[in-house]
Amino acid sequence: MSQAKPRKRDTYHVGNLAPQLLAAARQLLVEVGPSKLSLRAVSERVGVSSTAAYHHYANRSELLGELAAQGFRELGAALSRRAASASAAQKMRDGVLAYFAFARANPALYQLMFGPELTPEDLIPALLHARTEAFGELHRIIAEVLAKPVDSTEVRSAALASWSYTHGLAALVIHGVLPLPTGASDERFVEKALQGLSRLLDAGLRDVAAG
Amino acid sequence: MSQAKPRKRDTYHVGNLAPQLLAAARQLLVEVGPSKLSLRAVSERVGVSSTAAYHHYANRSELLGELAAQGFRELGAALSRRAASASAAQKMRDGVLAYFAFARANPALYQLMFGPELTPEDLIPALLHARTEAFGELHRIIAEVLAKPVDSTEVRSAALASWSYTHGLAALVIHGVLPLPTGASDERFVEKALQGLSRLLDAGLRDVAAG
DNA sequence: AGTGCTATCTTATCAGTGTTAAGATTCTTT
DNA sequence: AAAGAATCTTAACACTGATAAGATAGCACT
Repeated sequence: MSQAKPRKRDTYHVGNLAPQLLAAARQLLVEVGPSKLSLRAVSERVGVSSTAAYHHYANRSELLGELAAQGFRELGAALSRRAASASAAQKMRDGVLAYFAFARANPALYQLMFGPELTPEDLIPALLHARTEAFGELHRIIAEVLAKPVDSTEVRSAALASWSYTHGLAALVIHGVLPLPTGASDERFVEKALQGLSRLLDAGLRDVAAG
Repeated sequence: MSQAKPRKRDTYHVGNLAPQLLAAARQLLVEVGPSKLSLRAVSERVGVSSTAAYHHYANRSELLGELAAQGFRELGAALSRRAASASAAQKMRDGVLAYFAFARANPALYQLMFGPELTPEDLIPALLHARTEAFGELHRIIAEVLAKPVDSTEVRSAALASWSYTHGLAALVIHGVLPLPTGASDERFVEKALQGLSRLLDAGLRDVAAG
């Protein structure tokens, strides 16, 4: 037998580049943010020439799209990892907290997933699929909470509303608009935000919704 | 007296460049999006050399920041332009609709205001001031709705919650995640979303908030 | 074994970007 | 009219995404 693996002709190619590029891109994403992520920096980190990536991804957008898809898969997984909580309130609380925790733990990735860096034309099928899956997971949670079929209009509109609320909360915190009080835990923050929402409903928002 | 205005030495400077650059930037913003807005394109549109802008704005970020500040001023103005509605529900409805309408009418600007293109270091004082003002307007609305002092903790947490919800709704629609049903008006859409929220609260979210 | 094909990776190379430096022009003040 | 400051220009640099053409490696087939 020859050498186990005739690695590294000194300078030249590596092997399974695609995943390595993705991993490096993910690192750089958290380091420099979604808008300043360059293919060249990714390639250099892997130790490969500037244009090698183009044999695995059509362009920069496609790499970013794959990264975002990965994010949606992880978000979906985080949402599905829910305990069989007893009360509807508990289920709801767990879901919102899981979503919020993901966004807080991966702010740059979250911004990529929902930000303007990826234009509608850049949305590759893998991304759309993963996003639909994650949203489906959210539907399932709401269906449990409401104790209604997942495809009912009630569940759909409730899922839309809760997604909007949670996304808004996460996005504003990540962007730095809402300063997370130092020392306060995420749980406490989310609960306070939910209280505010409840208070609002008591004050007459319900009439709007009913009308 | 000489000529009224010795304009345009054929090729050379113009006069009050700063506002013209801002206006051109705003046009280009809606044409190419926040991430692909280039200073060179802005300069070319005004008919001035590529580097002229640097005598009025420190860098690209500062121009974008000024643009975002302009956006926050307009948003604040839109929110303040509210009728003396009778019921709390009506006030709330008007506020949410005004916010949503602004975001829908200026999607690219809205993405710039809340997106990752402007990093926290780029936030010039004018932007922060305008943003605080806009948020203050929102506080005033909520204070009316709740009939409580603007600086009460109730108003603060309710404002946070309602801003999160409305921002989330607008952001998801602009990003294309939530497909606005064709033919449906924005009013109808917002009302449906509010219904979903109400339904959710009925199902036990209130317990979470109360806990 | 060798031969050729294909995928992969490389080195030019181009157009476009933000930004700085240095020179040209106009405005303003005296 | 002259001096100085403000404004605008051209020139240049480093960096970016992207394409084209050549080099290398792995693989299939004889």
